[in-house]
Order: sequence, then C-alpha cells, then structure tokens
Amino acid sequence: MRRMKLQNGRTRRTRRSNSVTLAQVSRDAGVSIMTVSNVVRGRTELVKLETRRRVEESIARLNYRPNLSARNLRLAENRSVGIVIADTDPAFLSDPFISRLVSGLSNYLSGVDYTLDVQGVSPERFESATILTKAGNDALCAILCGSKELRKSHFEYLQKLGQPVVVFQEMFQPHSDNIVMVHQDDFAGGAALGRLLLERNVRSILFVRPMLEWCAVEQRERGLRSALRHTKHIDVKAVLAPSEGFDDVERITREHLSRRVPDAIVAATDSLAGAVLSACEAHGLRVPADVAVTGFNGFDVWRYTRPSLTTVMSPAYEMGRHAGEILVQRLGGKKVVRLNSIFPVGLHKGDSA
Amino acid sequence: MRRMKLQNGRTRRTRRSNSVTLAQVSRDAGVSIMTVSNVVRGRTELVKLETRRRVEESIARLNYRPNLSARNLRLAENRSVGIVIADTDPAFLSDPFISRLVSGLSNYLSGVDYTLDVQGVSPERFESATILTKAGNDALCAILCGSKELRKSHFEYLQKLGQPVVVFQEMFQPHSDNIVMVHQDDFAGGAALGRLLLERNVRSILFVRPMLEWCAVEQRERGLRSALRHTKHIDVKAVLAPSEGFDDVERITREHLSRRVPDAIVAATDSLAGAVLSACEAHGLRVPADVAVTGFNGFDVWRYTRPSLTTVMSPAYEMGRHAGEILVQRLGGKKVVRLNSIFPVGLHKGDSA
DNA sequence: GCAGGTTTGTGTAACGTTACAATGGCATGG
DNA sequence: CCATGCCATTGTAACGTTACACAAACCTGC
Repeated sequence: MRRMKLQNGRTRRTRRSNSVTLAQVSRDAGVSIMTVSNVVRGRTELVKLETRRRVEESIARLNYRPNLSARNLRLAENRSVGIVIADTDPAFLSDPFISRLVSGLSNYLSGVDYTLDVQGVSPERFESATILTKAGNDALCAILCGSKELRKSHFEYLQKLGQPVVVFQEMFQPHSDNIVMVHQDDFAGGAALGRLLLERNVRSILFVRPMLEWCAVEQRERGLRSALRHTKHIDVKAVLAPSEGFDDVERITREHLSRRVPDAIVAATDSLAGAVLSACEAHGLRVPADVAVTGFNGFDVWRYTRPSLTTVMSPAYEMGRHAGEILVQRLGGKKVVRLNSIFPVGLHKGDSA
Repeated sequence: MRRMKLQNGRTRRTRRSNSVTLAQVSRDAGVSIMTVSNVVRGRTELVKLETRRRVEESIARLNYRPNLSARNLRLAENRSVGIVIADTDPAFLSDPFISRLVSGLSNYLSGVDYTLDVQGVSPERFESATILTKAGNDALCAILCGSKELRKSHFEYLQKLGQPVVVFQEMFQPHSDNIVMVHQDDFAGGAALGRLLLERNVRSILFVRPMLEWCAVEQRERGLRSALRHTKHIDVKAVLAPSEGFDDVERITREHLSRRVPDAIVAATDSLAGAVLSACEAHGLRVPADVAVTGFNGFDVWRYTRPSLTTVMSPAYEMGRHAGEILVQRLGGKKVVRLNSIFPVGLHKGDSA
C-alpha cells in the first residue's frame, strides 16, 4: 500500500482504490459537497436545473460512484440481506432447491433495491461466518445443517442477534420474535408419498437419505413413517448415502438391492432418486412393477428420467421471495404477526410409483 | 423511525438498529475504545491478559459485533466481491452452470474471508444494478446477456470502473487491464460435437437455442458450424426456443419434427436437450438411430436421461474458484499478467449420439 | 535514584456520507 | 426602503471504526 508524506512530515496510508469522493466532484463543479450529494440522490427540487447539469457533468467526467460504506454508516442502514448456508458442498449449494430459493430471494431484494450476500460455511464453523460475526447486513436468512445439537445452538445464536432473521426448513420453536420460520411442508410431502405407496400395496421400503443432516430430510422421513404407522408389517429401512454424488449413491443402492429388493425405494431428493433409478436398471429391475421409486423436490429431474419420476413438487422460488418480503417488511418497521410460514407441496405422480 | 430530544432541544434521528458500539463496550469494561478495538481484532500482544478477559466479557455480555460499514470506510476496503448476472429468469439463475459458478466463487471467497454479493438484473437495466451504481465491492464479476450492442456497452462500462473485474463467457477484447476474461472453451465444445456428428455421417442438424442472447450459446453454434465447414451439403438450421421452460421447448421441437426429422438435434444446453429427447420420444423416434441428440454443460442431466445424453462437460465450479483467486490476487496488489483464462471442456459420449 | 527500555493503554484525526440549521440573494408588497 | 418569505446553496456535526503518535507505568542495570 502506497504511503505519502504529509506537510508535517508524518506518513499516512493512502486509499488503495482510486475512489472519487463527493468532495472531488464538488471542487470540479465549483459547488458545495451538499449540492453534489443532493444531485446524486435525486433531490432535484433542491437544486437549480443549471447547477444540476453542471454537477451531473462533473459526476460523469470523474466517474463518481457513491461510497456505500460511508452512506451505510451515516444512515445506519445497509439495504442488504445475508444468507448463510451451513454447508459447503458444491452439490448442495447448487442443488435446485437451494439455488431456486436464493434466486427468489435475490430477485425480490433486487426489486426493492436491496442486495444479497451469500455465504456457505461448514456447520462446525457456522458461527464464525463473516456474515454473522460482523454486522454488515440489515437482516439474515439461514439454512441450518448438522447434528441436532449443532443446529439448536446455531438457532439460539440467531435468536440473540436482534435483527430480523428468516430460518428455512427448520422445526425449532422460536423464543424471540426476530426469527421467522419459512419452510415447505416436508412432513406432509413424506406422508403423501407414504399414502401413495400404501395404495400400491407396498410392504417394504428403503429410505435413501444423504449423509448431510438436514431438518428437511428428517421431516420427510418422519412424514413417510407417520403415514404407514397404522398399517402393520410395513418395514421401513433407512440407508445413508456416503455422499450426494451420483456414483456413490448408485453403488450403495446396488449393494442393498443385491441383498434384498424392497417393494419401494423412497429417495430424500430427486438427485438421489436419479441414482436409485440407475441402480435399479443395472439390476434389471422393472420400475415400478418390481420396485417403485420416488423422489423429492421436483424441479426438472422428473421430466428427464424414464420412467418419469414420482416426486414432491417444491415451491422453493416462492419461499425465497416470501422470505425477502417478510424481512423487508420488518425492516420497514412493520410488526409481522406470522412467525411461521409453511408452504404446501404438491405430489407429482410420474410413472415410477 | 424514532426521534429523540437532545439537550439543546433539537431532534435527531436515532439508529434504527440497536447496534452496540466500541464506545459502549469500552465504557462497560472501563477501558478506552482503542483497547476494545485491539481485543476485537486479536491484537493480543497489545493488551494485558487480564484486561483482555474483562473486555471479552463485556463484548459477550453486550453482544457486540463490529460495524462493517465503519470498518470498511476507515480501511477503504470492503473484503467483498459482487457478481452481476444480466438475466432475471429463475430458470437461468438456478441453471446448474450458473449456480456451480457461483458456488465456486462463493466457496473460494469465503475461505479468504471475503463475502459475495449476488444480483440478477435484466439486460436492459444492467447499468442500474445497485452493485454497479454504488461502490460497495472491491471487485466485480459479470455474466453478460442481451444483444451484442447491449453486451458491448456493458462491457465498456465495466472497463471504466477501474476496479478488478472478471467477465465470464464473453469474447470481447479488453482494452483496459482491470478486466480479466474467464470462460470455458464453448467453441471447442461445439466443434467437438460437430466432429462427433460427422463421424456418425449426419447430414442435417437442428440447433436448438434459448431465446436468451448469451455469448456462450453463440460460441457453441459457431464451433459446431466451423467443424462442419469443410464438409459439403451439411445443413444446420437454428431454432429459437420461445423460453427455457421444458414444455415450450418440447412443443417447438415437435413442431419442427413434424415438418422434417433431421439427422441430429444439437441443443445449446442440457436442459434444452432433455426437452428435445422428450419430443423425440413423443414422435416415436429412436435415439440415436433415427435422430442423434446432444446437450451442453453436462452436470447431472446426462445421467438421468434414457438414452444417456452425449454432452460437453463444463468446469463451472473451477471457473468460479479461479475468478475468485484472480480477483483476490489483484486486490492484494499482484499484477496478473494473464488477461484471459480459457477452461477446456470435455466431451462426454453418452448413448444419445 | 535515575537513564533507558519495554509493556500497556489512551487521545485524536481521519474515512465519505447525510440531516439539519443557517446563510445569502432575490423577489414581493406595504 | 425595509419587513417578509421563498429559493438555492452551504457549513457543520455526527455515524463507528482504525492508524498513529504519544503517555503512563513498570521494569532493568548501574
């Protein structure tokens, strides 16, 4: 970093970026800083047309852009929301569910002139995410992963922050009213699949779930089991995929199939279901005649697979938008009563179950 | 917003957020502001252990978090990168290519304690994206879409910014050394598909491309045509899908198929290819015997389709990481010589061509 | 007991912006 | 020609932080 001599002989650091300030523009245009500021912020009623033109010229010539940090500091407002995702696996971060959620949030915020900060962080280091340790966002969103104790402690942490927070896909009861829960009805989705499989007279089920400990997955399994609760002699066995990678999931499924072929395989997500279908094909099993297969979070995968996948449709994009709306409302000072938004899911009946 | 009376009777706005400042902590701990600041920033060699403990207690009790805007203003550094994507279509924003690119960038930045701002914006309003109009990021990334003139003007705009910028998937020659181009070799990918189809003795090709005007798509088509250039009598016809939605793409493909069945259909992306396969199936065409089908940007779709899709594998995640590395290096003052990074793509031979 | 050093802590002036009060100029009207 | 009001513009004091210079306290060794 460059240093320069001051008159008195001391040295002082110079800015690293060659940023243009209001003061420079004001000198160039021969007006005061405040006049430039008023022009920049479109307070046209305060500035004579002729002056405004001159200032606008200077702004364009010098390529002036207002310094956000200074403005935010002065206004005690950042017009920015952060989202922390407690996982760093690229496969999870670019999962259609996550990316649609983020798209919805981002698009909404963009429309009301807010920006979005995105950070993925491992569950163990959750609380040291920059977005959380430094106060640089007006509001936060979070997707919690990891063991239940870990998630609980992260949840408590978020409650203490005192700024509006949306937590997605989580079941804890908030004790503080800064937190709003937004989730899709994973339990109902799981239950709907369970009922469908009951109609198909399925007796044994393999539930394939990712290693990732995520509340949504738990709820899906819970919903599934609950729908089967009153029917005796239905065997549900959970299988942990060693990773979310296609090959790993396919391999572990094949291992299970070679031991015993269940009547149905319920995968916790569509991408897992894709690998499961592939494993069934490799075993020469007909789907759904020999084994029924279902997925979860249907965006596009169900359109590609053959047979087309029976899955549960997710309103991820709308959930993201909704979270944005809630947060911006809160920041605007509105007391939002609803602390819990559950989005309904839709059962998509494909040919695989 | 609350107001409060000052001693002299004036009113002045209070902060909307109940943020705790260094001053408050310092009062609570009975030390100076600077001591607290030193503790917060881990300058442990400057503070006696006993004092540090006391300060840390106060910090924890008051729930202090440093104000990022103030710090950034003082340091003239934001430790933050912004990415602008010149499209607001959720289907594009959550396209595997885009979301993997963003994951790579986000993960890298997170590791070096930078944050990432994401904004999608329509090509027409590109230059009014908050990320661009306000100076709040140390560096920027951009994905340009829209007509060539529009993209050119956005590119010029980015050149004038004077801060490090990475532009993805674009072919313009930068005139200023703040811009670095990062792209995958779409041309080579298209050419590889072209050569593969030549081997298959294909004579007529339908190129299905999205409405979205994106440089990557142009390059793919150009590469394809270039590979066929020296072989006479090969007919390449481009079809514009009315949207990237599966149903629209399938419909338009079927319309074309009912007029004439080409030897091959080259889709500009895998998701388009998925719809194309579905259209072929609906027409009772065998793939690849009656018509060969190929995709582009292979992440997972090729694993799901039957026949499995022949496609071009994209290193999107690595491209995102690489962009982050370059930008952070530049911000660290390193002169980066390379102004142009081209990532090689891989041809994945599936069963569809 | 005091020069010389080290360790620990503090005071101050920025950083670039905005809210607000205050200024000067220029009409209008009595 | 002076009050009055309005318009356009400006000066100033924050916002919360950090770099730097400096001060105070506490050691040494002679």
